[in-house]
Amino acid sequence: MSNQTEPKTPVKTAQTTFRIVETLKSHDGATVTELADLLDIPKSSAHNYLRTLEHEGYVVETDGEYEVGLRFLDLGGYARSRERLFSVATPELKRLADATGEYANLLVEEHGLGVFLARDRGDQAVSLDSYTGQSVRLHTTALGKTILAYLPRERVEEIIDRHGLPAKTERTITEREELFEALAEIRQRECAYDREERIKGLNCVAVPVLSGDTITGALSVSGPVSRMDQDRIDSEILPELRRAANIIELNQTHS
Amino acid sequence: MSNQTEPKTPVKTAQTTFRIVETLKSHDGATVTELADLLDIPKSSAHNYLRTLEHEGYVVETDGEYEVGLRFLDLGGYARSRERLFSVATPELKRLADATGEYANLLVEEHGLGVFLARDRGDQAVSLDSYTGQSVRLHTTALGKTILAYLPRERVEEIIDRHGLPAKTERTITEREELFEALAEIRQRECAYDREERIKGLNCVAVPVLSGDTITGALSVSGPVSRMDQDRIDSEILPELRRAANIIELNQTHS
DNA sequence: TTTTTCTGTTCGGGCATTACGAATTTCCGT
DNA sequence: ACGGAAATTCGTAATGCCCGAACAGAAAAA
Repeated sequence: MSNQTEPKTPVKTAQTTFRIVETLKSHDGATVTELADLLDIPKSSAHNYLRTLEHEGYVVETDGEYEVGLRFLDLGGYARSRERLFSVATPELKRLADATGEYANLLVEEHGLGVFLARDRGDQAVSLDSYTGQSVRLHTTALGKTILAYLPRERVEEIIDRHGLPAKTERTITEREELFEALAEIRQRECAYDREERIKGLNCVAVPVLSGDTITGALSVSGPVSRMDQDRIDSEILPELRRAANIIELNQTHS
Repeated sequence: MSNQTEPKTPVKTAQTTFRIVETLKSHDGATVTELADLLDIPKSSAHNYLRTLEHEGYVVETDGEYEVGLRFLDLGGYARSRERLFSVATPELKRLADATGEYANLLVEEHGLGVFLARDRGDQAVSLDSYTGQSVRLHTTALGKTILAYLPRERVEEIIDRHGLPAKTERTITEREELFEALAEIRQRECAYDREERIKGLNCVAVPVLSGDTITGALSVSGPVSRMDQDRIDSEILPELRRAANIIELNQTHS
């Protein structure tokens, strides 16, 4: 089952290449010396990497500041387009967003992390700081916990071993057993809540998207606490979510 | 003006790293030996690169087949979210798609290539093979030609020198002078057409999005030839496009 | 202006690391 | 169980990175 074995002879230069790009991302751009300081490498090395990345088109430079380039969106968009779930879910996300006026989100798992595969913004939705494609820890969101809930237990253990249970806010679940209890509850309820666990003032409800008995993703609606009360969730949001998940599940398998 | 100078000492390993990922993309995945054959490198090298890329999370492996991973969508989505144009244009794209029922697209330029920054699919739209983030040659699309039309001539010359004018279909403009004539016409008309120049059976109309007198992107509606006749374009599509472009231009500068 | 102090860039030598071919193991299908 | 092809490991050779130092160029201070 594709054991992610440590490479015996890793290509270190490739690793540092991505370390550099990731640093540019986490610091919203950097100059040559800034990057050299951040990664504790000689300026000349930083210079060489940035210049080659720029030349290859993966990094853009505007008077000294280097930034992550849109070229990555080509690779990422391609990867996304290969996901069957993406094409069948997109129209349903749009319908969900239109029906609720809030954000509708789709998350999938890769390498033990959650990836926002797509989203659609309803006309009432308040703008979020998160973006399509963003990768998040699975245990920190309703979407992610939904996915974990439907994965085999040993897989979940693997993921925890690999990525740990770092806290995002003070309400994040950080204990192994506590998490498994939460997952059992989600399985039983067939939906997950996120009450300001990831972002202050934001509530979220998520349902699984299954293919047979294996989970392929999770669907959610998220909005400000003021509009996302339990009553509205039960009477409006959840039925819409379940309907959408059903349609996606059907279209997913049926060719 | 950020001259893209050749790096004096390019990091070759970083270059081959991206060559590998791009090859995975253009061949829709590959095994170790396939990749080794494609790039004419030893199997062991191909193996080392693929394993490290897999371990870093940028490539996924499913029984022997390696593919471009969704991790790139994180970087790409981040890069996109930094573009102010993206956030102000997204609601207008949605409105355009709803109003026309067709695909509404937004293209920007980076490194002399066009990047589909966003798109929205109307309910009548036929599914396209292209995807969000896809990078295209500017001279092969109505969107790209619109951008070229509003760039300073020397910049266009630079871009042609760098990327050439390769033909995509038999109707692609491949002659320098022919292109400049087309661009003049686009400036005069303030819109560009694409009549099956990129994809058979698909028509497209594009208008510029300006900020002062510099172009920041181009907006288009595309649909099947059968529905995209001149009459509908003039009476319905173009007015909608112009309205959307105007709103975007206003919101872009204002704060 | 001159001086100072940054940052970006170039250069060259030492050595870590990648490239490479062959050997080995694993995984198929037969 | 066997044969073939693919993946993986191993060891060696030399390429290509690492790194400090020197240089240039621009902005800030004097």
